Amino acid sequence: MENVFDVLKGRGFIEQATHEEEIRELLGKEKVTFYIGFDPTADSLHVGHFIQVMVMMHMQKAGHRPIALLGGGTALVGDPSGRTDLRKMLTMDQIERNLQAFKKQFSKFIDFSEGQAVMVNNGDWLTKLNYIEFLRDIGRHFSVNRMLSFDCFKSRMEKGLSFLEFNYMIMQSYDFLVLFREYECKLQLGGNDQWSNILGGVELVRKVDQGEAFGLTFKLLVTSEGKKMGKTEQGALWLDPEKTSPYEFYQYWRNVDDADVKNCLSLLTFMPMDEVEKLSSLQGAEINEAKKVLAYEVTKLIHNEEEAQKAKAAAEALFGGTGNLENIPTTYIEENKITEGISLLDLLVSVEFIKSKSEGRRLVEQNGLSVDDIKIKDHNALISAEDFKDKKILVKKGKKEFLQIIIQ
RNA sequence: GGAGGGAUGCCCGAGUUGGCCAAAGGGGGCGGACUGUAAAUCCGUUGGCUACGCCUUCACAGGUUCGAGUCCUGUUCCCUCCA
Repeated sequence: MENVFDVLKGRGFIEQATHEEEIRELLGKEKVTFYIGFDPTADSLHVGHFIQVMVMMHMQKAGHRPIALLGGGTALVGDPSGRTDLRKMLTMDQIERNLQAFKKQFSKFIDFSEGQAVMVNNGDWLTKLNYIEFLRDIGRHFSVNRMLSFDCFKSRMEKGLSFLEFNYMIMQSYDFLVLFREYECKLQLGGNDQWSNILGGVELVRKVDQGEAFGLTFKLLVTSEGKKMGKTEQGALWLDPEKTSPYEFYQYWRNVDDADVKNCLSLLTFMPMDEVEKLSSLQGAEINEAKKVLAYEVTKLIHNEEEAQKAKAAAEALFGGTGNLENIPTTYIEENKITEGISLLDLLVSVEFIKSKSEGRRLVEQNGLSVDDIKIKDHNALISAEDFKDKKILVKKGKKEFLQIIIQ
């Protein structure tokens, strides 16, 4: 069996390692317990987290034991890494709710049955710490001079960094020590923005317990231009279908840059690398085939086969002109709403297809709105029951956004 | 605690002799052209509405004024320096 380290490296996950050779060797010879931390700062995981989940899956497949560490404690403080401003403080309630949502989502991807994987919440130990004791036992191992030299704080030196956030790194480091002691966890993984935090933990375990601890970071999901990937106009690409529908999700990947196809295929699917190579080397319009595969596979992985199938069918119906229109984004309205006839823009605002009528007018002026493939020229256009053939209409905004409205 | 600086539209950032400011410029977003449901490029657009006019916006609350993002008072938050 191939060493997971090589698998991860081959797929382009790995960015930095504390001890590359030792880690590779370790992963090759024994069942290793490792952890990745996730702060519950939102009510769903997003694709950025999913990269880490992919790593956990690869690792678990290879026989290692993942610990999904939920940052119920660290979320109370807020990680300053890679941020230029203070995170807004979350309340205990929010964190608790988010925690539950995370738990549910993890269970879809990781097998948590006995011995296979563990899920813990660092709130369990962090919130019980005694300040003075903690400072004396743990704090003394950290050099402020050294901490200040870390990149993750650099961006904050101008804007200001509160002591609260400054402590984040120490807390995360302490997590590693706790897990090392409790679960013999030897390895911490994370996104590359976690490098300093991970390094802190590795060093702490080594100093305090003379333990063999290692750290490894992964590429963040960015476009070929270095922009953060998985961001839509509405915000992150969520794994929760209520927040990002499978169709939207599918479309996101269907539309990635040519240059990012390979990266996405290797990081977000389990497709064998030779196939990834083959698909992503397609040229010109051909590469659309690769994007279709990408979109389908990722959607299947995160949602399920049925949803992926539906999303694909919807996309084909809307863009290819064939296929059934059953699964495209749809809203239902009550018949009495339109029997009298209603302004089209009012209707679209009410179903939240457009944000305001001003936006609608602009759209009409710029030739960007159509109903059943007929461009709307007049922003005062009325619409009534007769326009709903078969009780439905298909509105299109711009080139890619569709909504089917059906009378109930 | 003392001294000073700041808070502007999604973000960054102009704007302080009060009217010409719904507020320059850039980024981002959106629409269009070109395409391959790509990228790059170009053009347009980017508070709301009962729309050649009206309403709500320049941290918050008051005030001066015919008129305030621009002046005054108080409040909150942030930054810098001193203690």
